[in-house]
Amino acid sequence: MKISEIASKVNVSAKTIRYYEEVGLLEPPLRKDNGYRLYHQKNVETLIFIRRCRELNIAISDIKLLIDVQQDPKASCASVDKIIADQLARIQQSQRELALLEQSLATLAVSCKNHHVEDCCILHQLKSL
Amino acid sequence: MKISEIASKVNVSAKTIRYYEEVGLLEPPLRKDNGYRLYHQKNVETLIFIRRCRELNIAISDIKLLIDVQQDPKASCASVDKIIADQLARIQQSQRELALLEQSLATLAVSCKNHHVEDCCILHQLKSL
DNA sequence: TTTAAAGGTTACAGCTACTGGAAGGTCAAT
DNA sequence: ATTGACCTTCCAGTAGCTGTAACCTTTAAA
Repeated sequence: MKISEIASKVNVSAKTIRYYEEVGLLEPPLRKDNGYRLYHQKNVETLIFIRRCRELNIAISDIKLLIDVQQDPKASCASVDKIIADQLARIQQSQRELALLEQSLATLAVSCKNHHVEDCCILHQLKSL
Repeated sequence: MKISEIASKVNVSAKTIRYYEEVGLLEPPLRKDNGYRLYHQKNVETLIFIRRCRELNIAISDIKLLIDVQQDPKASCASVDKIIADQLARIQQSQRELALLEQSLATLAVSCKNHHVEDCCILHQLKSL
């Protein structure tokens, strides 16, 4: 199938698919005589795998590792466990940071009932906090 | 004062200060005969303001607006209110997204008790979910 | 048969907010 | 005179795409 066909199948833009190939996430596919990329069912599965990982915000470099480790079915899956655990930890860290941010912004946001820059409580706080 | 002096005063790298100047967030300062940037107390205050905004994750384009609006003390501070409210909304949206992400990752992370790639529950779920 | 639309190709630039590094000028102390 | 710390500019890199340009191929309509 051609690139736009697989693109609509896995719900990713053709541009993105070419990008995944460029960064080594996707094997360079065969080409037709005219130079067009030619994809197969296996590529669909890989792309769906990649998209699921990306939806979990897993970095492309980690997705590469997840794909590589699958080359050897007998290999330990410890690295897989670690990638997911680390990703979870990162997300939780981001959550903590966002919670702090939200607190600060929420406090700031309710503080201004004035209408002019010169006595705007928000600006005042941003300057003197 | 020279760039590294103001940099350590406001706890920002000299590199970042030059960057803020380049993107129009900071007025180009006077130069000494040797070409060195020469900063004043006013610049310290502006930089602290900028850093506080950045700590709230406010985009540089929005910080520009916040700085510009302060040119006219009689101007309405509605745009200030809006920038902060929008920022708060963005943060809250990110929080909702991260909460979903965390759920998915947490489920995934506890699911694997096996040790080989061929029957790794995590990989299995990532492929078939 | 010409032509126009739709899709393919590559290559380069842009997004955000910095950061790193190279190459070279300046300054203060030894 | 030289060393080391600091300053300057400019270019490239980060993550994960996305937009655009210039060009080629295929397919369908006029």
